[in-house]
Amino acid sequence: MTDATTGTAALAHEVLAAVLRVRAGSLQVVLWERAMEPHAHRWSLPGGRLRADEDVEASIRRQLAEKVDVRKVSHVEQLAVFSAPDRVPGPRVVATAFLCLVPSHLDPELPPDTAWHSLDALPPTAFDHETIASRAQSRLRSKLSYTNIGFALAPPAFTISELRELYSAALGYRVSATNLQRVLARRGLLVPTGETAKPGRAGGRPAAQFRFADTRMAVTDPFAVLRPPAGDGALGRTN
Amino acid sequence: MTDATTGTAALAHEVLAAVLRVRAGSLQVVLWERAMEPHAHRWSLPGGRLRADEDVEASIRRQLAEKVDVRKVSHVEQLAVFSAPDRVPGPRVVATAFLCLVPSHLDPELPPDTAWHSLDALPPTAFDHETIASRAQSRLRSKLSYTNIGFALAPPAFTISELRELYSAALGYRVSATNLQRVLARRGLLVPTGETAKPGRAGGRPAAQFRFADTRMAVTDPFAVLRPPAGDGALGRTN
DNA sequence: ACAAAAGTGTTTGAACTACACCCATGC
DNA sequence: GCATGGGTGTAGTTCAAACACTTTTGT
Repeated sequence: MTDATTGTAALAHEVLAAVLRVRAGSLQVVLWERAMEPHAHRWSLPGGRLRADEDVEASIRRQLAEKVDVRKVSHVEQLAVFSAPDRVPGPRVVATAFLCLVPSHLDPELPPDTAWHSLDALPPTAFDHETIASRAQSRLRSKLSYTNIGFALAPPAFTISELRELYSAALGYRVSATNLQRVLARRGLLVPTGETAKPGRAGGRPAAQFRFADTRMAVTDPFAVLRPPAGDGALGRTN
Repeated sequence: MTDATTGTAALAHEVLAAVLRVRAGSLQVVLWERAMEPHAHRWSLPGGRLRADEDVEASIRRQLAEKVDVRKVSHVEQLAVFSAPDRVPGPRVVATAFLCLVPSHLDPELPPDTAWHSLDALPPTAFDHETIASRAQSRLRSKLSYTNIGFALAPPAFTISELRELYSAALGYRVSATNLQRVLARRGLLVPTGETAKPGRAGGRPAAQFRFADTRMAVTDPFAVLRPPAGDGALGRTN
């Protein structure tokens, strides 16, 4: 298989998905337990071989369909390529990893060997899948701050308290409902539905419900610094 | 080659580099002119096949060595995978693209078929290489704002004016030297060398020289919003 | 009335932009 | 002197965190 004159090889390519959601106050990822060697009884990210007629994104969507209902996946984005020659035993396989998100109100049926696991307490994982899951977590955390990606974790309508729980779980620290409300409102991401949620058994003011204005990811805080000058300024004299 | 039962194939993998630098007020990329079909006389990004014993980053560094002196490349980072089945004619090739940067004071020798081209005025490009170059440009522009990646464009020592030219060219709009100075100083990225540059023929106060404190990329503006609460606050009550 | 939860008003502070002004050099 | 470019002082704005306080419900 290896061409001795160049050292190049026709190698296999797989796609892997870190499918994340928030449930019970923690960030979870879909893993399946390997029945066979290599790495039997260790847990893997869903995925599989890239086919000849599909690009990597089409592939990950097809592969996911075998584990979870793809219609329940609210966001898919490329993470990175993992290509260490020995990342899996046997013939070489290069992997393209994806970050996928499932809204918290959906609970897609999973095959019997497959389950959600908290990212804080992963079971023994196969190959480099723990690294990939951890990269997915980092990516999500970053994007919560400067994009509208919260829409992909949230149900179609939610109260600010519910949204706060989602953000807190995903970020790993307590988020203030007050400030979360204002940041998202200032950016025009929240639309009131007009409905209100019923108070719990202990009473309390009914919470207003909101939805996200957009359901496609967009950068909402594009320039932290070094913004373009106010008056356009393509060539404006400065300082 | 194709396995009829699964549709999977052992396919080729290439790595491609968008090597960028700033010169003469514009952002440039290294391209080589294809002599042979396919896409003869169109311009390509440097790169080549992934070998069996290297990961994609090792591969891009090796491939680059054939075009530019790798020691002159100050930063290398993965961009994305490009995998459309028809992205190149003939047998399928999946590509991992990289963003690479060369400091402005270096002028590596290039082979005769290879040259720097301004990203604002690219010649006819081969395959999907224009898309890749454009993604590299976007990535660089974003990272200039929230990381110290400027070090990879700048010479070892520079005046604020010189640095301003680099940032302006890379970002595509005029940056204020005053504010650039303060933003970078506030973040602790600039170290005065003690030296000063000589004024030009028209006079003017001699400019102080600086260097970047770090020569590895680091995120300097980690959270735009939704920072963790001040007193750690892993579980602090908020709101 | 009281507790609980939601939501608003307001203060404080940090970070960045803009612009005026001062400094050091060549001619 | 005065033009030229470098550098600092400082006001003004925006944005977000913190926290006090009001609102609306259940018991």
